[in-house]
Amino acid sequence: MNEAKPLRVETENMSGGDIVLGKLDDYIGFHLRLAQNASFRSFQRKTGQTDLRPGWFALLSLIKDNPGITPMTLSRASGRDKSTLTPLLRDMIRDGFVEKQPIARDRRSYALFATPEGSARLADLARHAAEHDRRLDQIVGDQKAELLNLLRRIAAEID
Amino acid sequence: MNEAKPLRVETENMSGGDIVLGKLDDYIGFHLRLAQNASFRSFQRKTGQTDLRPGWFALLSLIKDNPGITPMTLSRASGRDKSTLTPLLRDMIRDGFVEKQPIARDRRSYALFATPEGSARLADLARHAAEHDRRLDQIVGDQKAELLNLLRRIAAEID
DNA sequence: GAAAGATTGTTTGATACCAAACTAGTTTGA
DNA sequence: TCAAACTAGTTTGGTATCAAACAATCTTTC
Repeated sequence: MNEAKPLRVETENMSGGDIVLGKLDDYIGFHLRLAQNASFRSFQRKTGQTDLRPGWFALLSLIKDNPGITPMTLSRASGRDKSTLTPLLRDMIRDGFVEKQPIARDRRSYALFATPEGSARLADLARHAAEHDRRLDQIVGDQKAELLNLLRRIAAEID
Repeated sequence: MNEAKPLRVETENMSGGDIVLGKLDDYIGFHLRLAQNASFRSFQRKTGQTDLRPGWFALLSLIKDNPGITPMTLSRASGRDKSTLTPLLRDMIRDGFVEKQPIARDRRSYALFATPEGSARLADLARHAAEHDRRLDQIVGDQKAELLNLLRRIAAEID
C-alpha cells in the first residue's frame, strides 16, 4: 500500500499542506486521462488557427488514405461510435472537404472521398499534427515503441 | 517512413481491401486517445450501476483525502479546468455527497468536505474502480511503472 | 490607502463523445 | 419467398471537457 509514503503534488490546499493524490496516483486510468487531456488540449491550441477542426484530422486522414470508405468502417477504424461521426461528416461535407457517393449494392450506406480542397487542408493540419507528435516523441524518447504497444493493447483488450 | 509496409486493421472498406491507418498509426496522440476512450467507456459501464457518476470518482476521492480543499486546488490536482468543476461540485453538493464551508480569509472561495454519505458511496465506487484498474494492470503487466512514468511526463511536459 | 493587477469561482458557448431508440435497407433460413 | 434477424446510418439525450468573459474579492505597489 502507499499509506507509508503519501503521494503529493506541489499545489496547496487550504489546510496548508500539499495535495494527497492517494490511491489515484497508482491508477493507470487516472494518468491515462490526464495525459490524453493535456495532449489533446495542446493539439487543439496548435491547430486552432487552421479552419479544419482538430477532431476532423483523424477522420479526414483515414478518408484520404481509404477512398470510398463508409461511415461504419470509418467508425471502427477511428475508434469512435458511428453516432459520433454523423454530425462530423455532415459538417465536413457541408464545408467541401469530403464528398459522398451512393453505393449501388447497399443503399443504406455511402462512400466517402476527400475533395482536393480537403486534401489541401489536411496537408496543412498534418503539419501541425506532426509537430505536436514530434513533441510527444521527444517526451517519450526511446520508449515510444513500448508505449504504442501498451496503448494499442489497452485499446484492444479492455472491455 | 511507413510507405514500405502500409499498416492495416482487419476491418474492410468498400474497395474490398483492409483499412490503411497510414501515418496515424505512428502517432502517440492517436493511440493515446483510443486507449483513453476505451478505458473510460469500460469504466463507465462497470460503474453504471452505482448512483455515483464515474466523473465524480476522482473528485470525491481527492476531497476525501484532502479535507477542506478548494475548487481551484481541486482543479489543479484533478487536471480539469475550474469551469468544469463548477457543475460537478454543484451536483455533488445537491446530492449530499459533499459539503462546502465558507473560508474566513478568502470570501471568494470555499472549503470542500466529503459527507459520511459521500464517503460511503466513494467506497462503493472505489471497488469498481479498483477492479477496472486491475484489468489495466493485467494488460500492461510488468511495464506499469514505465507506463505511469511516461503518462506523467506527457501530462506534465506537453504544452 | 487607493489604484492596478492577480486570483477565484461562475456563466456562456463550443467541441467531443457515447448509448439507446429509431428508420430504412439487406441477408438468412425455413 | 417472405418473415425474422441483422446491419447502416440518424436522432435524441446525456456526460465531459475546455476557453473566454465576467463579477467579486484579494494582493501588490506606489
